Amino acid sequence: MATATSSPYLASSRILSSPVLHSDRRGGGMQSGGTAVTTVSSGYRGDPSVKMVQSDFMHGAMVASNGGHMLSHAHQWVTSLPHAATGSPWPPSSQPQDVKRNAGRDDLHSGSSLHHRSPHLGPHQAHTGSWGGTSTAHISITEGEQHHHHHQHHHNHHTHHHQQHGLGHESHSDEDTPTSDDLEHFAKQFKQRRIKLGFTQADVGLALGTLYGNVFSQTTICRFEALQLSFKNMCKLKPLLNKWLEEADSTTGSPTSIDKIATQGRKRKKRTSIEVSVKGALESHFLKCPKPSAQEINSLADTLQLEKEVVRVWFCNRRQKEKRMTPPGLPRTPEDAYSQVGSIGPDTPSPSIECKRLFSDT
DNA sequence: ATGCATGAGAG
DNA sequence: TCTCATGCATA
Repeated sequence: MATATSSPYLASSRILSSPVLHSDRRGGGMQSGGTAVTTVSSGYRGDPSVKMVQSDFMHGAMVASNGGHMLSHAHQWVTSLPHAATGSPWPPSSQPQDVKRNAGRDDLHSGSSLHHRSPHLGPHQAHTGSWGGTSTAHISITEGEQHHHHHQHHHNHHTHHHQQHGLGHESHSDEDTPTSDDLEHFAKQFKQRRIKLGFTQADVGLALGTLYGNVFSQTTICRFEALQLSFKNMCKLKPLLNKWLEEADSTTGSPTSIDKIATQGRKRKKRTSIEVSVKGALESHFLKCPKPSAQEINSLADTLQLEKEVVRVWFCNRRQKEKRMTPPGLPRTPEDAYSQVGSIGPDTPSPSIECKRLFSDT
């Protein structure tokens, strides 16, 4: 039971059906009470030799950075795919480690299309965000906290909110390192405008591609709006999105453009579904030790009947989650947040002790 | 909207 | 190895 997690993810069975073939998920209830099930699903939308419609932007991106690279390390699940421009076409800056600045070029794109489909044109949005707005916990981060050269933790001191600019009182729309407040405000504004204009998060992601050559997925846009990215990442994306806003705003009236870039190829490992109980166990262990050693991971994996890799990745993702700007739920009032410091937080105090097996609950 | 995953880069 | 940026696939 639950042996599916250790099975080799074969990259065979090429389903060369119609280009619109989608995954045929068939793991709806075959959970044998084990630990996790890896839903067998692999999509193949079209042939690997399909057209690359992203002509213009991709062109610019290519010539601007790399001359096009292929995946030279096709792993097991990754079918070689000349991934268009989803790589990292950033020219000579934007080196993840410093929030200095980035994206300061507008060479490509001279009136090119920026938006894509806009099927809905009505404000159908309901909630304005998870954290209620400016009245919730503010996380003020300054640029002076994340320029390490070995570790780049940005401490989110939410215990005090301050406003520091030296440029008057503007809060956003510029390129200097914004404050958390700026980001929050901008994100909110952005979402609102985006919706008003009738664009989806995915649309924006694609538009960024046509504008800068950096394509982003719906996920990233979503996370930006929800401020679920790291501060640094938020800072990096903000200028781009800001630019898009301007463009989208000025282009009001001529949204007609081509679109439909087929995102094909890509065969990755199927997402492992971890049982709730197992998740709970992982959670418990995480609280005790957010950074388990390889051996600890092995033990855990064995206990929980999961792949070591799955466990490892789970912890990685969990840690990342802790580092996000906004806590996933923010289920408490900002006042309660103050009484929480010391136990949990965006920057856990890291007991710096070796992790031991301290079971408590499962 | 989010969970699990990939991969590049630092060390 | 880990972190970190990012996204496919999914609920």
